[in-house]
Amino acid sequence: MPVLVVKDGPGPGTQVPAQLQRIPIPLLSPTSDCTGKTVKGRVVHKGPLVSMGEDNYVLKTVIQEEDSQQNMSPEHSSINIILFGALAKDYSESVSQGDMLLVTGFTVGNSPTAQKDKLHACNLQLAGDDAWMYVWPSTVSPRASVPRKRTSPASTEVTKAVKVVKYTYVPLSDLKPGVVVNVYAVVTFFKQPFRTKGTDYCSTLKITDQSNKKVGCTIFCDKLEEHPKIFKMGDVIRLHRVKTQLFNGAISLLTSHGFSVVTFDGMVGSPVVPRTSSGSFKFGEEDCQVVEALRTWAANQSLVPAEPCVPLSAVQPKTYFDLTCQLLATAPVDSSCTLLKVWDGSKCPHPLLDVFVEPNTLEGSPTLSKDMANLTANVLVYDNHVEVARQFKPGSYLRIYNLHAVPGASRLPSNDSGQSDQTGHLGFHLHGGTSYGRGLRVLPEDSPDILDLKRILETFSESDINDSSMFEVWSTPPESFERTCDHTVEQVSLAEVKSRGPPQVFHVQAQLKSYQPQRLYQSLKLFCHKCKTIRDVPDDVTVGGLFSEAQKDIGPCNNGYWTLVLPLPRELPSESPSRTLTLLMSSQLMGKGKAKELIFLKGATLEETCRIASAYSNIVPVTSPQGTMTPLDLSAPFLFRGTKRYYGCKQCSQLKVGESLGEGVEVWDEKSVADALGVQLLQYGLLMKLELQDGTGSLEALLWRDAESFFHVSAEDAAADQEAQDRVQETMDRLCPPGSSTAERPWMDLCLSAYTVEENGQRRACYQICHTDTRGTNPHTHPYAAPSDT
DNA sequence: GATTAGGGTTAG
Repeated sequence: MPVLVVKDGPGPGTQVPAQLQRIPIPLLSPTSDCTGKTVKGRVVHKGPLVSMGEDNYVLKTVIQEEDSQQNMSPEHSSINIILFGALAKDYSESVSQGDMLLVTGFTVGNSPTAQKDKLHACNLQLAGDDAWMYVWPSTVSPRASVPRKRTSPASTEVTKAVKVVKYTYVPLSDLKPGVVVNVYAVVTFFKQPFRTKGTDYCSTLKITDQSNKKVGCTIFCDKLEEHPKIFKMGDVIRLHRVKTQLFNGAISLLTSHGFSVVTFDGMVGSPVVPRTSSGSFKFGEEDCQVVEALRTWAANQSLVPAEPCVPLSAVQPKTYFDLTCQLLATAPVDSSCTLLKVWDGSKCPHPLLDVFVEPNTLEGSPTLSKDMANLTANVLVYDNHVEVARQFKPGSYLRIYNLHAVPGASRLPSNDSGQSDQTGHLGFHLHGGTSYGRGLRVLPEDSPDILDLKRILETFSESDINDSSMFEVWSTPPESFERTCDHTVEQVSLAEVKSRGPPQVFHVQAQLKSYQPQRLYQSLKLFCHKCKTIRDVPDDVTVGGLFSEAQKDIGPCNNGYWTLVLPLPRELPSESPSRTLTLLMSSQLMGKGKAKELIFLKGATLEETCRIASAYSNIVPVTSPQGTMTPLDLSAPFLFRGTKRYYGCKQCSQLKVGESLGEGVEVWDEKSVADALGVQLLQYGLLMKLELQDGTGSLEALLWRDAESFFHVSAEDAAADQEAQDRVQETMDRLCPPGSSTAERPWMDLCLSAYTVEENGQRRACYQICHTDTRGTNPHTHPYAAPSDT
């Protein structure tokens, strides 16, 4: 008998073993050693006895320490106690609110309700033969205890008016065929609702409970919102009015008349929030206890197989996994396929397949920037899942179940001509069917997993630097910058650099403390040598829009060029009827047999332009607003060469496309094409701000003019090629490993050019890293001692 | 008012 009622005596002493040592409640923590310890307090709340099957009970109670010496607020001296098994039943029968209680043989856990009830962050759990409790009955009529539900109206009315429907829940092991029951269980397998051949949607589940019996469950319901909202294995489910049935020799559960369902997150400690669409379901304190008991039980059962949820950064090719992500954009592909562009804020180590779609068929805005950072996953959703996926709105949060990571599948069904080579790039397929729970659903924004995801995604907008202001502040350094340092200059500390001031070139040894932008694709810039302005590389949506705009010009083009007009077959019924694609070639080049070296293209989409550019050396997209051929708005690339795109300066270009083209040009490359068209070519560059440190201080330095040699990457390659971008990332990861401490970062030999910038009449010193090669970063100990980590 | 499905990879 684990509950000992101490009939007389004012406090513990005679019957409580003397060797037991009491712990004040405020001092309890999950790491407390509870062996031989006791906790004492007055019962301020006693919950109902909840039956979980034969001899299986749970009861929650709260005790408050009255003589707490810790002088703490009352919430820290009140603690939840969860009683299990026979102890719960004994307690229910022999203890009342107001009694004094002393417990021993407990374990301390985190209280899942601490947020809600504002009580102690821990709870005490009592179960099994080791748990004992001593009770001193209250002298002030404890049996006429305070009504449990404080919000109840006058008690006489309650007993008359309210028919309390008491639900009893049957353990799964006790199910008999042919009856209607209520059950509480943990979900071990589930399929999102799918259309049946009949009139309903069907959810297929497998559930289990403390009886360890696994039971299949089939839910038919014509309304999707009335299906169980199950997000992951381990979720807790409450089913009311389900029918038992014998199928293949085993009991299974089936919806019956008046069926209802509520689900809960299965994680121990997460808030017990019922997920339901029903406005009138019953849910009380007892349900909380049952949910918490199931969670605690399931946590020790390894019911859920290896974590199926995998971030993009951990995806292995050829595997199936569940993805939790945000939807960026959708695009219908054909009647049995829809494209979802998604991200989860993590970078996939494998190059991701880029699926090109017409910007005008795309809903939402995937930026090329994100694609460039290898953050955007393209998910092709097939067959039965299309109906669900087409209702998703960009911005919503999704979980995609049993997604297939497929390397090298680089073509859309309708897209059979040569795209840029993406062999080995990872594409994601949600195949048709529902095997292995294949499917997808929107997750509510307040679910725990989505809150985590949001925190990750938010870091992507927080620290975006304003590039133009950064560059204006730093400006282009004056001639002092041209002085070189071959590391023969005397090495100085950062403090000395600051005190000596510009103009000067310094040789320093330093570590990287931080850098901006964190998203390296944002460091990619376009620079005009003539007007010295710098601009961002536009994303595909912007560029695609300019192409769509130019397509509206369907007028003729009379300029003496050799012209080939190709009518395009209609791929979609909605497409405007007579779209044509016009190839124009210089008659002059024709005469020299070099016509194919420079092709002007009118009426093409961005995607078509890219495809054609992969087959011809120089493609110039054009339009002819007044019948005269001219390049597109210079926000768009004026030239496509293979996978590379070249831009012109809007300010400094003076466009000319005459009949005589490129007199004397031998080789057509971006420079000669720009010259021939009167375009002032923009140069790709990498712009970053590095915060350096040594033992003497820290200093911000710009990396711009010599960024390419710093990274051993051409910015132009980085704009077109994921591998080149990866090399930049690898360098930064080497200099500043994610999560690393100062001591772990290598020392760099750097040259700093110090110069003066005037800003609002104020002169200030600025620094730029020059002539520095990061391949030889120096791991040795530095003469200026280890800098502090602050 | 009965029926649907009854877990166990597409093959794009």
